Amino acid sequence: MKVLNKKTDYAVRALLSLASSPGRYLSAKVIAAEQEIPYQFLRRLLQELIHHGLVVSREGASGGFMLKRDPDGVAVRELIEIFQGPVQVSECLFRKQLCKNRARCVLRHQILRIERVVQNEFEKITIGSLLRDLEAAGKVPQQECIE
Amino acid sequence: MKVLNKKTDYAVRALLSLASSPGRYLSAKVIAAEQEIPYQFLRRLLQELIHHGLVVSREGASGGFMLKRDPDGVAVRELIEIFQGPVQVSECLFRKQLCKNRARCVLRHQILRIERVVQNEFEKITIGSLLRDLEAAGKVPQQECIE
DNA sequence: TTTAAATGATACCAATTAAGTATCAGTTAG
DNA sequence: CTAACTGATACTTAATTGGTATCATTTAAA
Ligand code: FES
Ligand code: FES
Repeated sequence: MKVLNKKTDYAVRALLSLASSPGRYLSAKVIAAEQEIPYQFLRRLLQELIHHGLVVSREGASGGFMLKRDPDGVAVRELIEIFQGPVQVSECLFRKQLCKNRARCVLRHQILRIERVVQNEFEKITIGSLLRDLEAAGKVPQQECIE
Repeated sequence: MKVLNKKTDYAVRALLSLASSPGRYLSAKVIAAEQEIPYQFLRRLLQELIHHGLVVSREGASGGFMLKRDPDGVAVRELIEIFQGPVQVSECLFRKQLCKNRARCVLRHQILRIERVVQNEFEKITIGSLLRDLEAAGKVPQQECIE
């Protein structure tokens, strides 16, 4: 069970780049290099972020992208919703109807609880909080992999 | 973000069928009808459950499948692991190496925590517990959809 | 005013995974 | 003997994921 896909992963990292250069426009090229994200893939992704009101852009030479909102207001949960759809357990064919299939329904009941737990956890992680973690970690150069 | 895929979903329901007929062999045909699961798909799935020691079978006429273990000992988490692989966040290219990409690593750190939370929740839900929920719910016939 | 460096918007492609189907061989109760 | 099963495996189809390419438009700066 994979939780985050590449798009969400890349989006988090791109937003971390933007958040660490507040008030400046970073080009897709620069972000791609900084975070090792495939250029064209990143550009599409940034467009989606614009459409969802998370970043703004400036066209033309020396243009680029800038974080629109407060980094602490951008939760990973929102990014998951944008790039992977709403956190749901398994689509239920009987929504809004009578339960033909009570067994599945019972499972759903349990699982809606877990959905809320997961959403809650991802709500707590924001670009702002990650950036702070990053800065704290930065004090120890060349750190080992945590796992 | 979809948590459970069809296979896991079907497996849970098939096991609920088996658990509610303890000591008897149910044929794939019967289970498929009872739970509205595609017959051949179900059969493959049952084989996997046999290989993982959750179910035993009897061949030949009036053969079928029977739950091998205590329903309370079969957690949904185990089913997720069987049919969707271990709960993981996003495969990390830098495992067991030095962190070239500290940003992603910081996210991983947070997310490994969430993994544990999720696993814990799914560990608590077992075929046995679901069956009891089901029986409790059964007292109210034709109940409405919970969501 | 020309040009190079950007974004905006799409269309396309390849690989992988998920979901479902089909077939044939072997087993067993009746 | 035979009908009803499981065991094993191969196949097909659809959807998703990850990535690439292209062309038009905008803009700062030489
Ligand atoms: S059957 Fe799906 S929620 Fe009731
Ligand atoms: S970069 Fe993945 S754990 Fe360190």
